[in-house]
Amino acid sequence: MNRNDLIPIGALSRRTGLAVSAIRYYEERGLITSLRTGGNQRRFLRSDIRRLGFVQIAQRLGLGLPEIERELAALPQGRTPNTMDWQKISRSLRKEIDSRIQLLTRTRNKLDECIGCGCLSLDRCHITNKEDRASAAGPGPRYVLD
Amino acid sequence: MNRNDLIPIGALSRRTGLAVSAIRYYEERGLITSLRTGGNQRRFLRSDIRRLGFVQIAQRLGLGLPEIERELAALPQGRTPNTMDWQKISRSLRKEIDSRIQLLTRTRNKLDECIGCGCLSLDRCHITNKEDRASAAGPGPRYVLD
DNA sequence: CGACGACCTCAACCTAGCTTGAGGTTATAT
DNA sequence: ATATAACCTCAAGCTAGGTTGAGGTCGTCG
Repeated sequence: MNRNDLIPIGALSRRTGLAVSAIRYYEERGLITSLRTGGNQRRFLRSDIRRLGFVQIAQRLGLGLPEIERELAALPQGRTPNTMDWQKISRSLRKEIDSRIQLLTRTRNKLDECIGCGCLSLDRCHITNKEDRASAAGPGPRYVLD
Repeated sequence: MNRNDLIPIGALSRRTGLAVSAIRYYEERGLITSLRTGGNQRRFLRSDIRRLGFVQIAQRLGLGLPEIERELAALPQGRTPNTMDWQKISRSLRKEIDSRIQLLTRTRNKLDECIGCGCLSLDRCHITNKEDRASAAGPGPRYVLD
């Protein structure tokens, strides 16, 4: 962990594609932490690039920042995460994707029945029942259907 | 279309499960229209129950209100939509679901490669590239992962 | 005909996830 | 030594999709 492992926020921004303001916001929300220079400027670890990579992927899957924070909590504290750590946490994401696909598939099947009857009626049609709610999901408004 | 086909907003609310305020909001946004009594109260057509049913399903699939409005525009104007009309518009939703499943499947495959290499790095890993953006999607914040 | 629930409008507020701007400081290249 | 790019904080603003509340009217049942 020499001096070169510490990067300023602008560099992190370029490496992740995230806006500087977004990174500061994530820090405020506790998704990421930083050290400070004598002059009060943030310095991040290189491994935070990967951490923010994870954040972005998880967001695209529709996880909210609190959920993402919970996932990230599985990473080791005090030590830079290694390949194994990342594999573990990635598998957790994979499960998330799987369950989303399942929900969508179920919704599609139900919709097919409804196309058959042409109904779409809330009384008779089961498609609008609660169990399907999670097939929606998504991050902030600005990400809807890019 | 006799007098009984016109229902007040509270009844529509009960039939759809939507809040009265939400229905008024949808009307304001142009997703639905109403007639008025002499005393300025809204009266809706019974077929609006189905229309709002469609809105709810589409929302759960992550469509935003503008997109939903565009879909609804495919319904006949001036005439109460019949079974065929609803079948047609439902099939459009089905396509939407299909493409979402495809995107998720692609994302999962890529993630699998990344689990293999343990990377999650934005530089080397293709998982964060633009084409995957739409796998996110979702309605307002309050619907994230119910 | 009076009570009372259902309805009306309009403005303000809410959450998530940020961005923007003002006003000021730090780090670095020359 | 200085220019200037990058950084800092804090408050306010934005979008989506609504909800909440105040203050007032309608419609219908007994």
